[in-house]
Amino acid sequence: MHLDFGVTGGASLTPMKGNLPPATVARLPLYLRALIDLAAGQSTCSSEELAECTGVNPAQVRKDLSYLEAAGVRGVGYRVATLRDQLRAALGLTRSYRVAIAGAGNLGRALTMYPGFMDSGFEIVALFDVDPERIGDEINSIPVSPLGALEDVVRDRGAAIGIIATPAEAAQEVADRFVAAGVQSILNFAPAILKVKEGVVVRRVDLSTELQILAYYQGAN
Amino acid sequence: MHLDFGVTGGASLTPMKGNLPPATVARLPLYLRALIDLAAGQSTCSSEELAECTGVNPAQVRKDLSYLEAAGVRGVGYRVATLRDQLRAALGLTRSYRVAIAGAGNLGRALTMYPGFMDSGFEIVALFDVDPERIGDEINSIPVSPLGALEDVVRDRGAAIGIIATPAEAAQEVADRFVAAGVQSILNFAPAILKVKEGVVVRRVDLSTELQILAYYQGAN
DNA sequence: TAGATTGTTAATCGATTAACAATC
DNA sequence: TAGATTGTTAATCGATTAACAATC
Repeated sequence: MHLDFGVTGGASLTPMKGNLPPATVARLPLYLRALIDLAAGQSTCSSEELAECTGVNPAQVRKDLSYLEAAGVRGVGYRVATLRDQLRAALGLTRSYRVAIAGAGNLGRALTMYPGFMDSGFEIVALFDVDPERIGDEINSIPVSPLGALEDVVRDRGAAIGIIATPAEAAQEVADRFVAAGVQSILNFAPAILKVKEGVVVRRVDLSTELQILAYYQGAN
Repeated sequence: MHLDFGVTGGASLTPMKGNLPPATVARLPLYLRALIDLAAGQSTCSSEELAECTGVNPAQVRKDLSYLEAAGVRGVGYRVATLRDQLRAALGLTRSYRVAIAGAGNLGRALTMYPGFMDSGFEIVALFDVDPERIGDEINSIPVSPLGALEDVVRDRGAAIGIIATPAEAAQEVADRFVAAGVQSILNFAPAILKVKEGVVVRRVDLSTELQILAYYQGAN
């Protein structure tokens, strides 16, 4: 929404194929998932089919995919395996990412055990909490470390992504410390707007906000 | 992204002040939260301040708020309490909503206990799972009901909103049954695209996708 | 009155999509 | 060749934002 999209100053290392429009980036994971589902059944698929299973307009699908190295064959469609690999490459999913989670409450623990993360190459390597009762617990064989040790542990385990699942009050401090420890991207579940230095990308997932938006469309009746 | 924004056919009951642009609707909860935080400290606040604490451009703030009944006073700003109430009214948060959750795994349980929901007037009234081991458990004093009883329980407890926290395979069936039971809005955490009849609003929260988007901006390096 | 800040206009920018030529 | 489907253009639509008159 109000992200600084990385690009710090002039000539920065931009992702593979030059910069993709943000709206396109947000759809690539949808296509990727659809292709993984399709992979077993067919070797080729059309923009029409991809549109069908992602809920995106077919012209949109073609436009999005045209930003990648030409992946389609006119009259035939896209090769499922090839396109899948190109999408992975474009998203930077050819390597794995180590992830640290701050907050070992219900949400933090659920995220630690979330199977979808591992499936797409994200490995949870650290979990933090302030509560002495929780420190030392093992969630999914990740021990809960004290928040005081955040910088050391994050650096030690080489986490590149931080997830904030703390109360709102703690979110900014945790973010600052994640960044100080070298984290480059943050996924923030706390209902707070974070200020971070340029070059650090923040995405916010606000669960209450999602329900409030649904409430609006329910029509206040 | 690809939502049917409700409006079924011609003359439907639209929310209060005519239809707001979707992008505006998505920001109203941000302003609301900022105002609630501000409420203790000051009785009035400027678009500049609201911009500051939501990360939105000040002109955007004014434009968004101008869709509401005129809330601001030139030269002074917005009355915090008044604007807060107007935002609540616009979002349909003057009443509470009953919510059913399908899937009592880690995520479903975390959502059931998520404090932010109750705070904004959403009450979890039912929780479902297929696993006989889980059925009968109480999470936050909500008993886990068998998925087979979904329609009956949803109707019985008057849930208007359904949350899907099941595996992707089960998501469409659960959605169909939620809708059959009268649910009008669905928040879908399963990595699946749901097909629902017009008039039912679906929002998707895809946790893996969020990380994949971060991976992209990390620059694949 | 002077200062502040809204509400609104108009320009700009980015995203979406229909249509179709290119081409397998 | 005929049929299919991409890649791309151009039109449209919606969202953002600077600027400023209105006005408290």
